[in-house]
Amino acid sequence: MNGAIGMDDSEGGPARPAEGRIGEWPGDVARAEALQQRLAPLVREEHLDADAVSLVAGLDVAYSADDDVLAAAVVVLAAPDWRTVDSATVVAQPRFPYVPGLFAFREAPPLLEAVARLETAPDVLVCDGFGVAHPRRFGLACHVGLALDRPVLGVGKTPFVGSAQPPAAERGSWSPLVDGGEVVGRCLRTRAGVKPVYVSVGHRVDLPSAGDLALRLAPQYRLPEPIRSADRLCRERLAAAA
DNA sequence: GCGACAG
DNA sequence: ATCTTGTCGC
Repeated sequence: MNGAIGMDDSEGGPARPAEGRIGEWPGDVARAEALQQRLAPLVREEHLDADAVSLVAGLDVAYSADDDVLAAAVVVLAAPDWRTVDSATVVAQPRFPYVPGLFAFREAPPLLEAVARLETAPDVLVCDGFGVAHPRRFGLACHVGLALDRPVLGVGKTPFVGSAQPPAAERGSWSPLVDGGEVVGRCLRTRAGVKPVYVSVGHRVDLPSAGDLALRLAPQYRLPEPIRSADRLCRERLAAAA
């Protein structure tokens, strides 16, 4: 691995300008991090009535064992029973290796392409990963949120940054996820006695709204239904591609 | 300096 | 993320 990690067209040709469009690889790690720092202040937190939401999209990506192929999936579910009403998938090659903190540069491009193929516009999108619970306060859910200018939240299975007290055992209890003295997310128990999930703001939603919606989206299982559906679909799509 | 580190 | 079966419990 070298400075221009994983870049195919960085050998030989003239250096590409680092224009910084969301969804494009900025050229190297330093530029990618600088882009996140520059975009982080653009994240907006707005109240969203979780009970009024009717169309929610879940986003996820699956990889082949050798990391040569990926399948991105978006599934749109409708309230109140979260039935699938639309979906789209994209099969592609990973353009960048997994680097903690730069996860979005790997997953956002194929996910955004899949979203573009939907016929149904969701009210909110849920990413498998984090939003502002990120070293530079700009995780995958923020990348997707700013790119689409839509409400987006992130739900992760393990904490990335910060720490939280274990929430009480009953479903619905939560504790703040704190990093560097800042509340960057919510540690939320979606199932009694089961390991909690970590919810954070992506864009155009505030943390209480994101927490409420995440809980409403997970009436039965630990993970929100949109993420479960997207996870299932991208695995199926990957298997079909291979 | 060392370890940890979303998926 | 992915490699992987059965098993215990509600």
